[in-house]
Amino acid sequence: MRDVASLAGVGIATVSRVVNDKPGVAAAVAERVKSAAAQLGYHHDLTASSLRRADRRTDSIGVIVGDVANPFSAAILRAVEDVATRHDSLVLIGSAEQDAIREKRLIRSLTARRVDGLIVVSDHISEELVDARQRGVAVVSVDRHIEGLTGVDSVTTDNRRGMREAVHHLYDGGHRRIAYLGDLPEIWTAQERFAGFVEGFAAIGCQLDPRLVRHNLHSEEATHAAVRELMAADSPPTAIISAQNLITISIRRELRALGRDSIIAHIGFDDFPLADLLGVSVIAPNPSDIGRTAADRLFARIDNSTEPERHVVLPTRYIPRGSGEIRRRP
Amino acid sequence: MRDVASLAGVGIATVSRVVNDKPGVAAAVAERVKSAAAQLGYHHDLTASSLRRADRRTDSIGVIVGDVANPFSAAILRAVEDVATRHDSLVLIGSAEQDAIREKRLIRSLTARRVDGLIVVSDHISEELVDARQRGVAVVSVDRHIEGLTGVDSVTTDNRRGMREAVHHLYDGGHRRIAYLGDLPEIWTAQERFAGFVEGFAAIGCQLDPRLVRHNLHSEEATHAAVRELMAADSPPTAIISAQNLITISIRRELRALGRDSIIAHIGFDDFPLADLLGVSVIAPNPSDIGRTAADRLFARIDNSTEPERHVVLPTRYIPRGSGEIRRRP
DNA sequence: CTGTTAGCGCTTTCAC
DNA sequence: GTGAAAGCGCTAACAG
Repeated sequence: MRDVASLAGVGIATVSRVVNDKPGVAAAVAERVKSAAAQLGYHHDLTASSLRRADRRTDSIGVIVGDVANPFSAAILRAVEDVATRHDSLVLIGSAEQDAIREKRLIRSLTARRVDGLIVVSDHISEELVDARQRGVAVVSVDRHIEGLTGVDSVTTDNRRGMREAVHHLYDGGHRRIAYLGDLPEIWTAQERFAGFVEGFAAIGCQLDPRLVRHNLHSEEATHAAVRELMAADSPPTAIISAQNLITISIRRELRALGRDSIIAHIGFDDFPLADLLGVSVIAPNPSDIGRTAADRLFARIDNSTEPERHVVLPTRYIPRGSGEIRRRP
Repeated sequence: MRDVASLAGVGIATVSRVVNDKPGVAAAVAERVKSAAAQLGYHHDLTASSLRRADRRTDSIGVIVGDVANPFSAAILRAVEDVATRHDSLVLIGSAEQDAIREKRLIRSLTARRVDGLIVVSDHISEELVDARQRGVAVVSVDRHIEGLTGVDSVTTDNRRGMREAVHHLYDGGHRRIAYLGDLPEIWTAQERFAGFVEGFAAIGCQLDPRLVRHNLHSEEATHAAVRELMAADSPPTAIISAQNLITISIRRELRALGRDSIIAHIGFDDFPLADLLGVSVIAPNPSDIGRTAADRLFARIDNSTEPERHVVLPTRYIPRGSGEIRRRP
């Protein structure tokens, strides 16, 4: 930078002004600086810039999800990226794998690199997150609502309502014995979805058979086993509701293997690519909407930290594709 | 940091040593510094650190893909992230959308933030990339080989071989009229795969009917139209090879719509989630392997920039699932 | 073992 | 309009 300044015959401050497109530089001088920069192959160093700048912004944000390779997370990520690009910001990613230790490490790692904001899919209040907030990092919680975390916006889906609707839909199809297959109960969305399931049963005035409820299905094998057990029971369910996309898929595999895929009604929470081709009915949140909304909120906060805390709840949409429309056999 | 130093009654350099776990500090002093840091809520600023450090490393890398939401890209991303984590590095992402302008912007944006290395899925030599190399940023080209780009490692799959095998396989199933549906011919992988298709035909001593070859299928509609046209022709193909995952999926949809999905043989390039449930045979590269290998090479280069240039070619695997095993009707 | 000093590349006063 | 100087938070070199 000093070299550019001396080659252009100007002061170092003027180079800075030109590089940042700031007003107050004669056009001719700006031109001279630009050509000097090009000649010397000069490149602006944003890290040094943000160190000295009054606002201390790095124009980068961090996104922590469960797994970037999960299609739901990937869709959120992409939507966030698009918003970030519009704000000239870059996106740093991290997969926390539902692991509190990894998550803490990631938060520390990201804040140490001075990201302007953080979008987090998490279930619990970690010290480091509160810390980050206090140090002025904007935070938006996505897809999960964290009780008791102040100064943090959240963007979630209406899990309960979506689930209640699914129960109603199966009830209308004649089903009374409806199984529930869900994820780890620590996960907030899993809790909400199960609560919605219970509420749905209460609303239709039906007795919920606890033997048809399975939690903790965090692997393909566990889900397969659960389906096999349910189907082998004395009075098996006539319909299944699954509370997460991976579980839904595992169920499809197992039902197919058992030759029951066209007999048992099935509705899954979360849409997924190719669900249309497989004919799987789903309760679909909109990950792009979620990501976009979250990123919008984040940048609003970054630009104006006095915004009041806000919690956006986005609706789900039921998409009938066949599996949820299988009626109970008379 | 100065505050921590004075509270602990030590010099600022000692704080730095403690924070970086450097040797040469008495245990008692280190303890004092740590508690002072905790008391003041001190946090290490990695951006300032890397500005001053001798190696100038930021412990962050950039990954530029077509679209982070594409399952193939997402899998690569995840593999890269895992390797990066082992190297205490963070991952910055960008979706270039096959757009040279966006790609250039991303490269500039990333290098301006001083990433240590760049993993890029790109088809052409952009000035910015060469520039980045010259300024000492390590670069690995992934899934594409860029002709004439020096000092850049590459990790690709054996597209030609995979494609030749697919042609052979269909030939063995009795097929002679095999259609090819491919992506934009600018894309290197599309070129290679088509070349493999042609080679396969040459090897089996068969005449390739140019009317059965369609390029430029970069949207769902274009692919649907191509399938409809091919099927409506006087002598339609008895088998189809598609050169990319999205095209494969579009073909499945259209074949299903036409009621031909169990009659026409079909092999797709690239595996995709749920291909097993749909019974789609594929030529499968391994995106996790690709990502991991690329990241390994990148960090090897970052740690030792004198490494000779290397080009790794990974094999594909044919996965029979039914659609590729449909024999020609007698 | 520890402290002092210089300076990474940049932006921001504040004078001119 | 422009330049000189100070300093963002940190590490490296050297002296003690």
